Amino acid sequence: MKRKVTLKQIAKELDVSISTVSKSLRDSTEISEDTRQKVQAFAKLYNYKPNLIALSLKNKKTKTIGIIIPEIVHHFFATVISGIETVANERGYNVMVCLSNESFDKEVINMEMLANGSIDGFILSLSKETQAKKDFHHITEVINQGMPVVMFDRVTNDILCDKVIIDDSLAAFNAVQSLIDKGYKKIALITTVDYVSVGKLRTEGYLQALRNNDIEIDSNIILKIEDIDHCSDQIEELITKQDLDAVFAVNELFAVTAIKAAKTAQIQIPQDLAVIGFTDGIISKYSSPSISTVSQNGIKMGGKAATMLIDRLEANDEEESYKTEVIETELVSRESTPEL
Amino acid sequence: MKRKVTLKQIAKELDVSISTVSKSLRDSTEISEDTRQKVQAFAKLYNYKPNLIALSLKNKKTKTIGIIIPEIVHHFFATVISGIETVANERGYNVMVCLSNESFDKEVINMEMLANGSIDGFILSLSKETQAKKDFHHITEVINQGMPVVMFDRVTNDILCDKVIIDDSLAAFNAVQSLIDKGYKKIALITTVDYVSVGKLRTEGYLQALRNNDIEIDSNIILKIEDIDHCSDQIEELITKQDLDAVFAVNELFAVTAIKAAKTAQIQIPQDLAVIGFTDGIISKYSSPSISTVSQNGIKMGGKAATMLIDRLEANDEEESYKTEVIETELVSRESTPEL
DNA sequence: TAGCTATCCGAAAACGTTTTCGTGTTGAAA
DNA sequence: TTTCAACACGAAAACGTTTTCGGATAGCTA
Repeated sequence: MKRKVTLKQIAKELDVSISTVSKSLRDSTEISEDTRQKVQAFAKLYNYKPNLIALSLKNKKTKTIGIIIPEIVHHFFATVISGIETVANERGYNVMVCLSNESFDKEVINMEMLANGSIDGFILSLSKETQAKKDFHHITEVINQGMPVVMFDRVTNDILCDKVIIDDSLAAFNAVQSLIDKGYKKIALITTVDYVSVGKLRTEGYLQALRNNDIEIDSNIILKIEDIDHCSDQIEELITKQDLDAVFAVNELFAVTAIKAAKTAQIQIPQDLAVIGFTDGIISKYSSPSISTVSQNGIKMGGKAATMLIDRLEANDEEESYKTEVIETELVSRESTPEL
Repeated sequence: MKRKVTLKQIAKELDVSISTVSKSLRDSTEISEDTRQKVQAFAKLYNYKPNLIALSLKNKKTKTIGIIIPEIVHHFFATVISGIETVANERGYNVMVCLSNESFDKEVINMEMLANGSIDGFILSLSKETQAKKDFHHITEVINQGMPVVMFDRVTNDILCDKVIIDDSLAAFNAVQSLIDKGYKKIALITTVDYVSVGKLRTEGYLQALRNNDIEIDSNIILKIEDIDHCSDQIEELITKQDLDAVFAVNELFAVTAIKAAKTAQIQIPQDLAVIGFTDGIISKYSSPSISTVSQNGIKMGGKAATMLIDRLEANDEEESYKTEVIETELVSRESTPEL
């Protein structure tokens, strides 16, 4: 078991100073051709690689990005990480991932942990609890310390920083409008409670689409779900008790749950009831029937967030103004929403 | 913008030495009650937190675990990360995640990057390319440097280290046996090419189950798939051209693709054809009909891997022998495999 | 021969910690 | 008054780098 070799050991072995070794390896002209080759050969032989921790301490740069997301067992967030990781790697950065599990406390703890030197900047999406509490002191704190932050998807106006979002409201509007265009009139909404920012925005898009088409808004067919793990009963009640044409669900899970409930209730999808969802994950793609959705490209979002963060980290002029990038969404039409 | 405060700054401000500040904050008895309180109050006021990079350098411990997996947009791997992260956090560790994207080169690069001081140990699952090449020098190298490695799921016998696996062969055997017990006789297999270790093992379990029940092995109904992204045609051909009772698929995607193909070909699931898969992800759960599977608990695997790694990191006696932990699998019976 | 310039290298500081050891002061015991 | 222990604190080393600056030697010119 040979431990990793250091400059000091090489220096001792070759009977030169540490400085000489360091300079030789960095091809400094201060060093004679002779010693340079000798040192480089020795270093190669012993597979010398500089210790990144020591470099981090010296340079005050870790070349590491901290990611904080609500959960990772979630197709969208996984794609975002993938997008971040790809860009980060291209530009020589690593990523540290922390999960808040939708908990405010864990989000705070993780941020404080990473903020103490481990990373150069954050990419994060707010936990539900944080959004409900509207307490963002942990984020403003790291920003005040001069650490760049990029927020994505679940963002807040209360924080000034770079952001990457989709136009949730517009995307929802388009989704509902597409249903209306296809002839659907009685369109239910399955959404989240209002404090989830994206849920609220998508709800607004739904309402706007109805209004624009002079369709009466019926609160009986708007279902706001608190607990995603126990929503099937409520959804089943909605689609059986009410006479519906179509359902717009603000996420994949609500959409597929609606389809399952329909099947149980002998309601045929899409003949009796059309369904359109949000977030183009594997469920929508592989469900039978496959589900039409608003596709939000997580890879692109993550990549954009990473680019923005690294650009800022490597920018020379400190004070560039914050930007909010809007990633294009796309309507993916599948079996669950045929023309009427 | 107030940057993070250091011991040196506190020392200067209070006109004491750095040592005194450090000792005060660590409640050393060497320091008088008086100065201790003064320092602690000041530190609290300025929200002092020790710089983790400096600590890492000093202690030669980063309290960080490196994870290298083939991909993250994959339910099973996401659950494993989740399991690792939970345990790691409980024990005061962070995680760095790198993706090999099934590429040997990226796996090597990532390992070398992390091995240079950034982490204390690895948890990894081999990329397909690495498994095909059977080149594990990058792994033996870090092990030789004294860095603990825990492999999970996609492992190899060529490396001596701690491992966490499921009994793929037995689990597959049980899955096929359950089909046989329910009365199915003509059971097809949809599997991967042999160099993917888990695919091979699951294939063996399938074969063994048939043999144990004196069912003839028919190579015409064994489909080995190379490219998971373009498998639907092959699968469709299998289930239409052959007269089958049931299909055993070695992963979720093959299973659900079979179901889709069946639907296209007007084959009723499960009436005309039963389907059982492997890996209990969201697809199986939310598919219609829902798919019976072998559930491999990723959370548990990840948690176990993290526990093994951290235990080894914190063990005093260097030479404990390597262990291979086998995580229990479970047969989850759903709509796709009724009794005949 | 005196002085100057290249050339080559080493000492030391810096990043932020922790910890060992040494030292000065105080008070009490002899 | 002397001696010694207890107490309170600081200096310095160490972790592994990079970089600035200064110094030594050699060769050359005047």
